[in-house]
Amino acid sequence: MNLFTTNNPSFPAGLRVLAVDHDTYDFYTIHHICNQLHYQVTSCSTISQAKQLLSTSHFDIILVETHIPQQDTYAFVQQVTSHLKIPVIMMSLDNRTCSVMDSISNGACSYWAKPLDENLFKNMWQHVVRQHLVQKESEAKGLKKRGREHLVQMESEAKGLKKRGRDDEVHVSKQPPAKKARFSWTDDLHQKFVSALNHLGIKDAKPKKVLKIMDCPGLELQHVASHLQKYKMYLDGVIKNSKMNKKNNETQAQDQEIDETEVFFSLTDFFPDLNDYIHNNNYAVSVESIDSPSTSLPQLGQYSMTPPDQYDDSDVFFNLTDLFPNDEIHNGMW
DNA sequence: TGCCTAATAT
DNA sequence: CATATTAGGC
Repeated sequence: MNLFTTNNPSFPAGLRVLAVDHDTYDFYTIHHICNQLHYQVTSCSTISQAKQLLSTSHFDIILVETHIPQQDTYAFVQQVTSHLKIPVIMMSLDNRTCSVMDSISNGACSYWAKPLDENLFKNMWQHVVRQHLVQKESEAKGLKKRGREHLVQMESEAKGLKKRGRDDEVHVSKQPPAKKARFSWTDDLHQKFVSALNHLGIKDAKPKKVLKIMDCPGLELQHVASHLQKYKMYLDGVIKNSKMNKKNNETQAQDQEIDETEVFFSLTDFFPDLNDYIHNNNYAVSVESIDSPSTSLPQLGQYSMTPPDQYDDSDVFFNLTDLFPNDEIHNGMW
């Protein structure tokens, strides 16, 4: 739907309207006015028909008669506004405060008192645009759900206090539309993440520090915290696997006790830019080779932390104590 | 409080 | 499974 994202010269002509109303006369009025304004209007008289239409076609906005016999229009409105994020205007001859309130509180963005007037239709597209803006903004800003709800609530309270003469001024947008888009760790971001860990050292890699070092716009503490949690679990898995592997390799008599400090593993699992790290820290490196690390570490790649095909014969294996001489690796997962 | 992390939810 | 959110400790 690019009607509202491009500079459509005939905007808002072409607005796709779905009208749900059982009254024949109102049908006629709606069609007449919409045609005049060059809107694209579809109509039906029951909720189930409306749902059917919604499942097959796209609409920018929906008009719903509040009181359709045998139909729970409020439930429908609630469903549409919260799930499909399409603005809904409810309308009726009945313009009692309680009806308006019911409509609004079930998600309608406006309430039109019948008989319908063409003027009501002229600016109805504002609700479509507004919906888009709100959605885009909350995605971009990544507002917290609570904050948004609070804001919306305050907004509606404020509006409720105002005296309004025109129906169309009522637009309380409820239903925090737009959940924040799911964050995705790209390879690039993960690289930065790993670099930050290298810089800090696993021990001191706290979410806030990592976040600061990465310094990526949009990246939030929670993201880092969550990723760090996963990463540590991943590392934990790597160590365990290596430990088992080592143990198995020690075959016979000696397979009794394997000291934690004797655990061998591929440091490149931890630090892709290991060489820099070693160089910068003047570590003396002793090397031991292991056959086919990719087979011995079957879990790798499962979390797309380090693609398995990244392993080759040049992989180096270290004794943990070489890197952390001060017995920092005991206890817990390290 | 803010930050951290384990646990749980989506 | 990957990421988000919660809960509770410090």
